[in-house]
Amino acid sequence: MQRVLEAVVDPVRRSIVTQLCGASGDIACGGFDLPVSKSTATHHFRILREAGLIRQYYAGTSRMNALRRDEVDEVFPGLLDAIVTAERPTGDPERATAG
Amino acid sequence: MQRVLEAVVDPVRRSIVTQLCGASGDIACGGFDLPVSKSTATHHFRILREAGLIRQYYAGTSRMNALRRDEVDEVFPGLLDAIVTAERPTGDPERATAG
DNA sequence: ACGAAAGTACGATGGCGGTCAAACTTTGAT
DNA sequence: ATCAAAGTTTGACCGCCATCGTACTTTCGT
Repeated sequence: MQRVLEAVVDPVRRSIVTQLCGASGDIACGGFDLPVSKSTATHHFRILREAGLIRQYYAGTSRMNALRRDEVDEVFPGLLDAIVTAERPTGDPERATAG
Repeated sequence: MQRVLEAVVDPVRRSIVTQLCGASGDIACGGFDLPVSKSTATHHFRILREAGLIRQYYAGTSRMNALRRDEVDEVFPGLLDAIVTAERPTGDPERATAG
């Protein structure tokens, strides 16, 4: 729980989660659009993995990242959905309820 | 969004939210069981208030705290519920879905 | 008016986490 | 074998946040 919240509180890591949600499949570490260096990205992937939010596996020289959506939804229903919704670059979250 | 996550990532603040959820009504600042000093508690109440998680109002010399449950649920459905469930001191969160 | 109780404001401090660069490992292609 | 690409590891650094104590304000009771 504490781990999960500490994971998603960082904007870079939330961006990773959001990009995984919006993609059709898994994404390699280098396939993300992140404003940090490679070593910092590695750090973030580690945090996400240890928090149980993503799963990682090798595909040649690339390390693929898969969102563990179903498992997270089971423990924290609504959390991922709320994050992804609020992170949408285009759209007005404040007007979402006002229509 | 960022504010809300930064608010609930702190264990002391999550404890405040949990105690508010478990109580029948509002609670004064001094009515909480917190492992920090009075000034630190004030700091936490401020963070929670600015994040929109609680509402504060005066009652004599006491400042009452009210959880804005409905409003938070509307923007982040499932978030408060997931937090309170996972924070229960007695009980097995992992068995919550299987039990 | 006086004192006590409840919070707040402020300044200082310590530790943790995000960040980077450089060196290293592993895999794949020529 | 050799080189390139993709990540990892390590060490160092810096800023921010939680924390505290003290002083202050406000409200209530006598």
